[in-house]
Amino acid sequence: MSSSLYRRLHGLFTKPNTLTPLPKTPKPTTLNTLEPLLPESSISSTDKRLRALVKKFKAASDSERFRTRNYGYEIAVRRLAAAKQFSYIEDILEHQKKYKNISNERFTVRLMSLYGKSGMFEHAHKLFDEMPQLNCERTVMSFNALLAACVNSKKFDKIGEFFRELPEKLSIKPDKVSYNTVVKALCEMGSLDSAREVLDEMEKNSFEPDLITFNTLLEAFYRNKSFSDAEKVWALMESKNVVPNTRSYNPKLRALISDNRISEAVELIEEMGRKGVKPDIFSFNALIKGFRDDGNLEEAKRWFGEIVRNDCCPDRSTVKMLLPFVCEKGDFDFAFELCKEVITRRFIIGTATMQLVVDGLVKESKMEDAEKLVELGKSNNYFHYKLKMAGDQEGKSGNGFPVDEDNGGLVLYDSVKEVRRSWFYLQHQEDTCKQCTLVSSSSCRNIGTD
DNA sequence: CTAGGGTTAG
Repeated sequence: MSSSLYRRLHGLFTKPNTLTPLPKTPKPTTLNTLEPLLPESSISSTDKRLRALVKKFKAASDSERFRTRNYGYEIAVRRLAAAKQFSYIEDILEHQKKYKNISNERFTVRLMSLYGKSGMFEHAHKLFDEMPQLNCERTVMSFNALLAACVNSKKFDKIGEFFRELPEKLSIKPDKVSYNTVVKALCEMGSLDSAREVLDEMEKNSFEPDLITFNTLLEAFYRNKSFSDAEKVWALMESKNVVPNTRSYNPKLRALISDNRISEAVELIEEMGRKGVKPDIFSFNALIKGFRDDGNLEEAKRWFGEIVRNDCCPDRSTVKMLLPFVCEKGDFDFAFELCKEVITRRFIIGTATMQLVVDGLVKESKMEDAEKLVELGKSNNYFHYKLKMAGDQEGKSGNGFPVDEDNGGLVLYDSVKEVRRSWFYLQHQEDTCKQCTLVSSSSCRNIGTD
């Protein structure tokens, strides 16, 4: 990287930024043990479940096969991070050092990435520093993982420093991924012009910007509703023969929608079709949001239909937008069908929204459907609804019961398998619908319309 | 190791 970019980065990265600080994360310690923080009696049931997860996770780590799959790590760490249980994350990740995989750079980089995504930058950094003594080779891959950890933990000021010092110190040459990560960092900081200038630096260093570089910039400009700047980036991308994909179009769709330009968004999604760029669930959700905000029930439902027609899967966002909306519009037949679909696939709908549908069906004298829905909700294997029919006595309906309590949440594995077998999988080959995997993996939990 | 909206446990 040229010295001019060093200077620019340095200047940018040392300016105080206005981002709100993340919650405090613990400093790394050398302890691998997890001491109880509270007396047993005052430990909440949530915490009990998380402790069970930690225990189960460490036991599962003994399995070679478990360690090769990042998926279980992602799920567990995401849950712990959501609960702000950073010491638990430290516990399960530091535990991984006892396995021989730790001298494999890919494995260690995965752990750094998990720390980064949890906002635990210090831990990621410490792990990077420890790599030599863990007998783990450090290439540009781990350098990039460190940069990514900065971005994910919003420690933007560190990036300039690392870029200035580490390559020389460790004889590592930054590559295209390194530059793309810098672009992302500048975008997240709101320094969009500087982000675009990195393109020139890349070319000076003989790196051609790729689809990720351009999509990162497009996303930032469109989010900012800087349409004319975004169009310039788009033109540059095409002049470099980089072919736009779905993720180039989606930010533009969202920008048009949030600018109340629905018909232009519809035109754009049609253009995607003509150019052979397949719209995905993000594209359809953007349009559905537009029509929902416009109060247009028919169009919202029509685009829901397009999801299935285009071999796509609705996701939690789709349901969350549509269900309350169609209830408000009084279309309880549609609401009923949607609920039924969602529940039988073991997705969860918020109880309040379910109640909304049940009440609506009752009000329309569709008692049979209402009862069917209540039964469906109650018979759901993983969760329980407290749904009431008119005339039910208070408290008569079931109480919630937790996800397989002995299994510390690793039950997600099983439910993912279940979901994979169902939902729109009935219509698709498993391997060809990666998107469905993503949907199902994150939707075993509450689809959250309450 | 790099690009996704708006949220995510009782």
